[in-house]
Amino acid sequence: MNYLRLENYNLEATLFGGQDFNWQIIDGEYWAFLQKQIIRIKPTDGGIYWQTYPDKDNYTFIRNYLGLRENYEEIINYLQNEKNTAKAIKYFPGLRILNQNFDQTVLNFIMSANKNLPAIRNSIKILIDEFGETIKVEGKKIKTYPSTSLIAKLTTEELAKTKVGYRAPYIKKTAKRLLKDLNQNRETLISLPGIGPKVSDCILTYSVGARDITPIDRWGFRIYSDLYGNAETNNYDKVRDWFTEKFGEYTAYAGQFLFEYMRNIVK
DNA sequence: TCTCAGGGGCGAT
DNA sequence: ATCGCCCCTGAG
Repeated sequence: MNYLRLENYNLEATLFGGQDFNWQIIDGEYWAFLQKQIIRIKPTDGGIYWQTYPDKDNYTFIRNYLGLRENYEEIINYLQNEKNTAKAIKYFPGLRILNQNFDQTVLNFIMSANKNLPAIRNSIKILIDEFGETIKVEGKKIKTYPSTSLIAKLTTEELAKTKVGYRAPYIKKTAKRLLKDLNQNRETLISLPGIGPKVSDCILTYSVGARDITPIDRWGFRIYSDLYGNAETNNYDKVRDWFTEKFGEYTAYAGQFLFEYMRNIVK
């Protein structure tokens, strides 16, 4: 495995916090089951040992995936100037934003709608175990996340095995749409079955690289009203715009820190 | 066993 | 713009 030094990188909060649901802990190592690809990470002092499969040693990929191309120090310096984000940074130092594969992010977040994190992870694990495509890793057979074309061919009954319930037809229909070349913008995303404003913002943030927005989930609404004293509202765009107005090009990171802070500390 | 809510979207109104 | 409902699970 390759060694990569990581400074100020909170691996646990980043990989298991609700950005990417594909990570599993196996014998103390972290494994991500992606489309046509596996990431294997062994955390160690000051960094990680890592490997990618089946195309090995793909440093360009993992560096981009882990979000290491961003100027993290500048982001943190900015967020230290605001009371609540500064507090959140103390609880979750080194929290990052991942850059994930587009198709898989789209499909995962359709599954995530109105489910809690353990339930989402479970559905995705079943999807991989049931329908994943086998590759060889270190002499052993391992399943990857099913390809978009494979998911598009599944029946809704098969998809229902993953406990996605009423989302099954959305997943199938959107997988079919993904087989054509789509614009990766908000309007296009929201036009896809199973994708509304919130899921769209997840995709834009965790896959397309948007940094001037943050997905507003139930915790986001609480941050808006309880943490910042705004009047309660159910208007998604109103809260979304408020975040962007307040944090500008640092909104995605502000939202990520505040989400973890609200969900785990304030509650 | 029961209730409530979950990193929401859809369709009717 | 609002609102009830949707399948299922995890948490209390």
